[in-house]
Amino acid sequence: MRKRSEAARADHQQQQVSSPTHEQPDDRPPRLRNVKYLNAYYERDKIVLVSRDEQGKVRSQRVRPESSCFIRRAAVDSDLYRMLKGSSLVRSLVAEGEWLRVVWCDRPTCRDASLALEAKGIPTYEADISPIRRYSADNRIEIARPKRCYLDLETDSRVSFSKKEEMRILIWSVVAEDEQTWTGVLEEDTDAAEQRLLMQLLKVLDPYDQVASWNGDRFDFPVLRARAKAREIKIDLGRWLWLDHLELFKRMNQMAAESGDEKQSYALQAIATAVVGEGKDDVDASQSWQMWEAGGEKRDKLARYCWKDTDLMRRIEAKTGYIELLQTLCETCGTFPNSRGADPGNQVESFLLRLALERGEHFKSRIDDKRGEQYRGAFVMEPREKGIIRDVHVADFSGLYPSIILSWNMSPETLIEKPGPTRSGVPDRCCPSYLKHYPLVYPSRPNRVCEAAITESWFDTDREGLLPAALKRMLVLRKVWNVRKAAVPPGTPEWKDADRRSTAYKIAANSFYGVVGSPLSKLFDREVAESVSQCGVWLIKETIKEAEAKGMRVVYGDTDSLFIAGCMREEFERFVGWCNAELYPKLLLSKGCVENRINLAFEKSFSRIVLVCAKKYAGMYSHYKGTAATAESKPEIKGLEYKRGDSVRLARQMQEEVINLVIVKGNEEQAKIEDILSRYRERVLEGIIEKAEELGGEK
DNA sequence: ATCTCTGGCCTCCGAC
DNA sequence: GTCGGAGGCCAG
Repeated sequence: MRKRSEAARADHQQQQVSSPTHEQPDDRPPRLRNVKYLNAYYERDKIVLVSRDEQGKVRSQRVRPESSCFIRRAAVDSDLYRMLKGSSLVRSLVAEGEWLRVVWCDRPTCRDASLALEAKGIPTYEADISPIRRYSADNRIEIARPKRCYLDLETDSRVSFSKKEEMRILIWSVVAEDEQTWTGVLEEDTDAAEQRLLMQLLKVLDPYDQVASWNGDRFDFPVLRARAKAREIKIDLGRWLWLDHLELFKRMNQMAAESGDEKQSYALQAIATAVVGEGKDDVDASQSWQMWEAGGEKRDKLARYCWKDTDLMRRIEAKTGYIELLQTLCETCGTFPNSRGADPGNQVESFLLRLALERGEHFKSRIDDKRGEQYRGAFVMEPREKGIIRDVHVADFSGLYPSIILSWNMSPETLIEKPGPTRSGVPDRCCPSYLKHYPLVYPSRPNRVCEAAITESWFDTDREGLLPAALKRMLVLRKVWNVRKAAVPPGTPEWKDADRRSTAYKIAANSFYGVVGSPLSKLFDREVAESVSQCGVWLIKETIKEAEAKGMRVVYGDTDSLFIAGCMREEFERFVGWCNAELYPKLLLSKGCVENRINLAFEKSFSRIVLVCAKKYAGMYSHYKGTAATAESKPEIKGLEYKRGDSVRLARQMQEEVINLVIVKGNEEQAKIEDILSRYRERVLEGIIEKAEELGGEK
């Protein structure tokens, strides 16, 4: 693929073509060198940018929010230009390369005007970008490392959350990363005492930039906002980066959780038990009011409980490093490390906006609701064989969707509008009846265009797409940190840092596809997303065909994987090698792809496996990536009740026992299996189960 | 304010 | 009793 010329870069230098109707955009201060920003938030009609000076003192800059859109200069005739220039709704017009930046007086106007332009057939770009995102992309804002603390509140247990405006805060606790701790306790049940309590809290929070709370988005943060408002506290809470530690934990832990037991509850105590081995506290938070009211020892106990919960978050972070991982993602993408910055949609949008700007490109505006039909997704094979299958080899495509996006150069702006079929050279949709006897002729793929399988969409291969460029950048960074990781001693802080960064880039790369497929995203493109998934369907089906032609039994497959029986390990290895060396290059060439990033990998073999139905199986490895399994090796269990947090605990335990007997030990004696089953049957029928706890699962 | 996607199994519950 | 829609949770 061709590299973009340096000219495009130079072209991007801004040039003022007309003096703005009202004033120079003088509140764009010259960008401060080497300043990294902690946060940006709206305050009335300004954006406040937060940073710290060399002494660590917080400084705030105020800039005017810009609501702008871009139009291709080629699409602007002199009438339109005069109209824009004369409009009192337009604050300024700036030529940037082949683009015209139209700065509107406010956001609603920007939206309405862009809709009106679109209605006139003039496409607008980035009309929907928020002023903070606009500013931080235009000025290439760098993300600072915030000073972090953890916060937990205890509130009046007699009041429900829906009445949080009337929910008195009884105790707060703050823990910093260096284990420094503060706790505030309400002195008496009066508004004045609560106001003092909140003022103390804000004073303690003052040196910190990021506040993490377990379930903070749903509880602590709204409560704090509501009570600060009720007590008429004037301090702007927008200054802090509010981060819901629970939501972040869920997002990052989704992949890691082992069994259903671990997913039962995301209550702080449960997670703490699993992650840092902390036992349950005997305080009942639903009695917080009574404990506070009792005063003395009981009140102290509640305060201790509050502090302990706060400190658990610090310890969970010390163990998992998820907030640090978020920091890396945010620094790369240009989002702030609060709850919003943890959303992949925001990360990808922010990253691509900056990349596009560098390349002198812009996204299409998304001002109307484009939701509609679901698009087609992956191929899932019904398991072909029942019972225990021996010696099953598994291959999977490494990073299938990213590799497809790269190989087909898929991106919303490389998508080419495909002409419809013709009859005798006339487009079929306006074909007169006397030509109807001519056969339908479908357009053939031109040069420098590749065609997606199944959707048959066309993509320009001549200029590198934004999405592939972004992916490449992430993958290069990932490689850099993997090399670094391999060069330092395992387990050291340097190693952990490299590992975290490498993981962050992988997470970012994998989220691109999902974001393009999300109707809520500004980068949504159904045709691109469907082309990605359908190329995956095509590749796996072609591979299955070839394997079967070579006499192998394909017993199962899901999205990017193939489970194959009836061949020796070496034979399968040769097959995988052949697919990579010959099959995929041939297939991709036939579609006009310029690059081939498709790679099948021999991942593992199962000595025994049971496929229950699609997405449910249990198997025992004989090797994983060439490393032989040992006596300690655990089985791989997918989708079964054992893995589900909503199943009955007794069923999970029984399933575990049967899997250990049949799959792990390889003991298929009917009598032994029946032993287990009848034992559980007895327990249920004889009514030995007394505690609901033994069942679990039901919420 | 909130938001990555689709495919699939399973339970629950109401309509017939 | 059977069917289908809704919703939960999981695979990838």
